[in-house]
Order: sequence, then structure tokens, then C-alpha cells
Amino acid sequence: MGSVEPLVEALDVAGHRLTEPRRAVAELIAQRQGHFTAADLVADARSRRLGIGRATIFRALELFTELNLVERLDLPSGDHAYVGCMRRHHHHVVCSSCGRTTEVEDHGMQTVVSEVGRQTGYRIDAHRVELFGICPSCQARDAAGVQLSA
Amino acid sequence: MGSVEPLVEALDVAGHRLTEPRRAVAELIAQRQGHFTAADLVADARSRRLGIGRATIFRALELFTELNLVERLDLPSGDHAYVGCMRRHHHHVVCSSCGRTTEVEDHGMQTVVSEVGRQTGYRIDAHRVELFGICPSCQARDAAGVQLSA
DNA sequence: ATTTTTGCAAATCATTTGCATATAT
DNA sequence: ATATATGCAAATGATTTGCAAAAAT
Repeated sequence: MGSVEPLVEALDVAGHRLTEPRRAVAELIAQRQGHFTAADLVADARSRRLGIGRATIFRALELFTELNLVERLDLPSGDHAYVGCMRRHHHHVVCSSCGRTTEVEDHGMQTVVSEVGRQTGYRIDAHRVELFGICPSCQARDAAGVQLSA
Repeated sequence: MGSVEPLVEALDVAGHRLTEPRRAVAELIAQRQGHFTAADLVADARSRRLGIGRATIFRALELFTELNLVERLDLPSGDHAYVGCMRRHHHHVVCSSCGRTTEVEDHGMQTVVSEVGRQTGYRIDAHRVELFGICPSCQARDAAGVQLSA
């Protein structure tokens, strides 16, 4: 989520209460790099001795997802992960090495989607695109590693 | 999977044994329309009194996925589902109403992917695209329903 | 013969739920 | 005040694992 302000407004607009636990979960998320699992947050909360229960974290994630403050990913491993995000429609590229995520615009996806719709006759109303690869800095690190080990 | 023959070869090529339980699971899959969950197959196996254990089904699904005889989907609901598929790279459109799936070619996705790669600097090596919508026959049924209820 | 697979039951893991209490409005 | 949200512990559900027996090579 980057920062916590959007949360305040989003909750308000949707008529949800701004509670201490929700703010705390939002802060944990804001401090995270890349994607994270519910279990990661549970561990964070425990290690920082915020007295936040497991259920509360799951409930907050569900709510945030609904409010589009967070997006749920399904990693190729099958794990469920989340990434913070604030904007409207977009997708993520996920680094398989460090877990970092980068947002990308809808680049041509719209076109692909409508093309598929026309071809199949489906009325397509949702799509999910997940791209996985190696981010620039991991590529650099890998290259350096090769040199060292050569 | 459509039919079971590809299984025989795929197992052989990869050096796995062609066992009765695996063949049975492949048959259950071939008889399925649209996507299905591991639990669906467990139920099928039980109701047909094939004496196949839960673990075996999970293990077969894992193996088949690895051999690309089956593809794992993550539905928006969060459920894990599978669809049979025999060909190389392709994607699925999933009907949110009846669960039917239709394969689609890579239509422009390659382009989108490389575009994203260029923009972000990621070396993209995998992508997953899932499209959800209403298939033609469900659209027709819905339209009929509207008329009836009007 | 030897190695892989199986079925079972138990273990594990993630996620959800019931409910009395605490908190935000 | 009152409706919503929380924490806990227990329940649920899905998937995995250990292991001795069975089947495939």
C-alpha cells in the first residue's frame, strides 16, 4: 500500500470503522517489500508484540482486498500471497527470486481480452494476469555471482 | 485430457510407471466437463467405488500437472481447480456460471509479455492468464430466463 | 529382485467461525 | 447507546506425510 492514508479514506467511503488493529495491519503491509502471505503478517504481528489475533489479520486482508487496497496473487507454487496496491486496474510482475513486485499498466491486455471474447463467444468480465520472472536487480546479482564463481 | 492415450506416453517418456490408479484418475478427468477440484475427483472415485485413496489422487494430479496433462487454475473464489489439456502453451477462459472452460491461443499475449518485460526490465519467464466470463450457452440460457421472468 | 506406488490413518497447514468482550461511531 | 470489530480457541477443510503392503519394471 505504500502508505496508510488511502486506508482511512477507503474505509470511510465504504462505511467501515477505522480501528487500531486495521491500522496496524495496514502498517505491517506498508512496511513489506514485495509479496507476502497472511502467515507473514501473523508472524510480523507476533514478533512486534502487537496483540493482534490471527483472525483479525485474515479479516483485514479480506476487507482490504475487497476495497482494492491489496491484491491477492496465486503464486505458481500454489501459495496465496498479497501485494499492496492503490490504483485501479493493473497487473503485477513478480520476481521469482526476491519476491519483489512491479505494477504494470494494462498494455494491450484489453485488446487480447476482447479478441478472445470475440473468438470464443464468451462475455468476458474478469481477467487475472500474473507474470513471473527475474527483476533487474536479481539479474545483476546473478550475473555478478556467475563472475565470482567462475 | 479428452482421452487417456497421451497419459501412457507422457508417463513413459518421463520414466514414471503406468499404474492402474493413475489410469483410473486419468479416466475420471477425461469424463469431466470444465474444471474440477481434487475433492471432485475424490468424490467421483468414491462413488464409483474404485478403491483409490485420497492421497493417490493428489499425487496423480501433482504428477499430471508436472507433465502438462492437466493445468492448475486458481479461481477467483480462491479454490484450486484443474482442467485437462493436452497441448503446449495456451490459456483458458472459464465460465463463471457453468464452469466450462475453453482453450484459447496465445493471441497477442506474447506481445504483451515482451512489452512488459521491456518496460520493467524483468526477464519474464512465466505467465499465467485466466479469463473469466459467461460462455455462449449460459448467455443464451440467461437471456431466455429473462424473457420467462419478464 | 528392486524400485516405485499405493492406501490408510495421522499429521500439518491455512483459513474460518462462534461467541463474549471491547471499541468506534 | 448501538452496531461493528476483536481475540481467543475450537472447528473446518484441504493437502501432505510416514509407512508397511502391493504392483510395476
